[in-house]
Amino acid sequence: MNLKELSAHLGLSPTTVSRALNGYPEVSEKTRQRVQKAATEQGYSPNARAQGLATGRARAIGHVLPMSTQHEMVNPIFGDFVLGAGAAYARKGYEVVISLVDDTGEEAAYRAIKARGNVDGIIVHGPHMNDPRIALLRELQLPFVVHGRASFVTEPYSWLDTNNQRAFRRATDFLLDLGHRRIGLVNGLEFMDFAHRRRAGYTEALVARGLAPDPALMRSEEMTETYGYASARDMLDGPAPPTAFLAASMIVAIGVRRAIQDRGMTLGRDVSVITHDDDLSYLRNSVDVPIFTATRSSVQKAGTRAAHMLLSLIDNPDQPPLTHLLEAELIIGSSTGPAPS
Amino acid sequence: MNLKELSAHLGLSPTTVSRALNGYPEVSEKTRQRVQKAATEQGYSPNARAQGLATGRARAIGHVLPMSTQHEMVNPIFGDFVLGAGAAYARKGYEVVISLVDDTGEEAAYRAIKARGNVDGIIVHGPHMNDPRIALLRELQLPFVVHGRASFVTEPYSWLDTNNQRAFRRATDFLLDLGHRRIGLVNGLEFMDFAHRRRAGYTEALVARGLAPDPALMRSEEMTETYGYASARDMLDGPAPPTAFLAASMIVAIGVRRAIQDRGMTLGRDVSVITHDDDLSYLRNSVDVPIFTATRSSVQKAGTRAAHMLLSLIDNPDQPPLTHLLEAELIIGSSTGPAPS
DNA sequence: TTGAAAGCGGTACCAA
DNA sequence: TTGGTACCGCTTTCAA
Repeated sequence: MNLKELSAHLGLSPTTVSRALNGYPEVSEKTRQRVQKAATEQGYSPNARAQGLATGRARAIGHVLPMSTQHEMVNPIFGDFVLGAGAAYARKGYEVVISLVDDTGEEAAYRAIKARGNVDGIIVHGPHMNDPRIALLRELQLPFVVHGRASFVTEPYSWLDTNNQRAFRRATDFLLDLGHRRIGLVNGLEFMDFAHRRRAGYTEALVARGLAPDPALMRSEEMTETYGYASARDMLDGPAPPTAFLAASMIVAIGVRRAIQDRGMTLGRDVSVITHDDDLSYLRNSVDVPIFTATRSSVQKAGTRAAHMLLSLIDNPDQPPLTHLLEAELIIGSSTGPAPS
Repeated sequence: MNLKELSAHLGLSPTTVSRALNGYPEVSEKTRQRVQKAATEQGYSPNARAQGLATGRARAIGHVLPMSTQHEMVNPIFGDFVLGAGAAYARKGYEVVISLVDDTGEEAAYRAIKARGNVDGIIVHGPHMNDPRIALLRELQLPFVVHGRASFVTEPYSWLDTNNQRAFRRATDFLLDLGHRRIGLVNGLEFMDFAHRRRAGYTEALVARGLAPDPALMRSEEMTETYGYASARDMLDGPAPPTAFLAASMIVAIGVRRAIQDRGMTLGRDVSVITHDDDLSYLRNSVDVPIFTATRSSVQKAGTRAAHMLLSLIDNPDQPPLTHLLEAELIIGSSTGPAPS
């Protein structure tokens, strides 16, 4: 059932039916009632493509997820974020379109998204430091919100991010207060902005106490258990082993912990560990998760918030960029104790 | 830059340019070269809506996720599944459209998805027992694959599911072999098909040994830690407490474990626990995760597989329904021991 | 081998 | 208050 058929069925013109359905004031109340009744009876829904073509609005939001050509797995946090956002869009009659874009030829991909015209705005995930996508999107005039931030991008843009720097600053301070002086940082890939900021927080805390960051105690790789294990083992085998570790995620922390246990050392006594995780914080009673920013459901909520920001930007394109910083929550667990003397 | 502009730029008709770009044979090779060169130079991408309107194909796949009006959180497993599927679609030039549909007025929602016409097929998540959506989708003639199955639906349809019944049958058998005779089942909501099948596996194992399932030892609720805790505590306080538990998820198991510990009992000696989890199996060395079906990355892979099934169905609508059953992997951890005598 | 024109299903301007 | 018509950007039939 399309508009033409529905209008024929009613003995009205498509114009009138369209107006009745879309709430235009110049339709008589009686006609509107009749049209609406017939529409529900006949199960009429407008064709979204045709509507989009005619109006220039897609009533859909794109979520662009980076897909590395090197590793198969997409960061699972995006899933929750998108779900949360999707719930918000759904309430406003928008849909979500997910584009997985691999890291080669990104620019073309974004231009294509614009040209394809099936989204009214996008949310950009996984920003790198100094991410060129921001300038590009601005140039393309496509409303966007960044999930995360891009250090060294000076022009203003809309973003929503957790305060990774402050979280790692606080975690480092906590260990320093416990007397630790050699703290290993088992970080994520530092071209990713969040990892860069985490390192900045770590460094900042050290420097504030007059300690020089030791390159031998800093690692940066993709966050896997293997990587956590290997990094911790290497550092513990080194000439001046750390007495504590900061891990980039729970998975990394599990590797770190295994390395510690393999050395016959006791967690929280010989070596302390603090980790961060968005997804798994509800496990903090089972595994050691002393610091975390968010539960999975609060990642969903962050997605919801980002969605509202973007919808607002779309409705009112002239407003200044919106930003939102989420503070991390700090919880200390049993795997963290004073530095051994 | 649209087709008309591009063709004007080239001094050709839109028709010819369209043909050149879409690989029609009747275009001279010279012209095709020229057109393609200009298209990339000018950064031309066809407008997806217009293309869709003209061709009747959307080049997009819908994922329909149930959104309960009661609880905010969308099942996080869907996120991973959709990401995995999205990667597969991306390689074939398809996009993902996510529709979060709440459980009221589902039928209208599905009819609207069809009428809106912006997807060529859908993947249905979270099927209930005897789910009416399957008959509806068949009637709507919209190609679909179910992530999960719907018990008691007799007509054939395409699905991909993990073998929940067999997993719980094996877990129950394992406990029975260890001498346990009173096994508590802390199940998910049993109108959900996967939970229904899990209970069937549990019951099947008991009956095969001539044991009658005891209603006092079976619970069915939404899977939360609180629920796991309360159920286990109640059962342990009952007249004939269980010596082992089967938990529906890691989160539930954590609650169960807490209840056991609160009673001053020792896990794996006084009371055993086996749980199932798709998401968190990599934590099996840290928490007790004796049985699991899949890691998060293998959930993504399941999504990829479902995506291929659906694309195949779309390309070849006359083929019979496709089905795929994933076997669960069974791993036994330290929280599971022989029944106390 | 190329182009003109109709149509996909809507919206919106202009006229009645 | 209603209807005729052009148009959104592309594909496809038919004619040249």
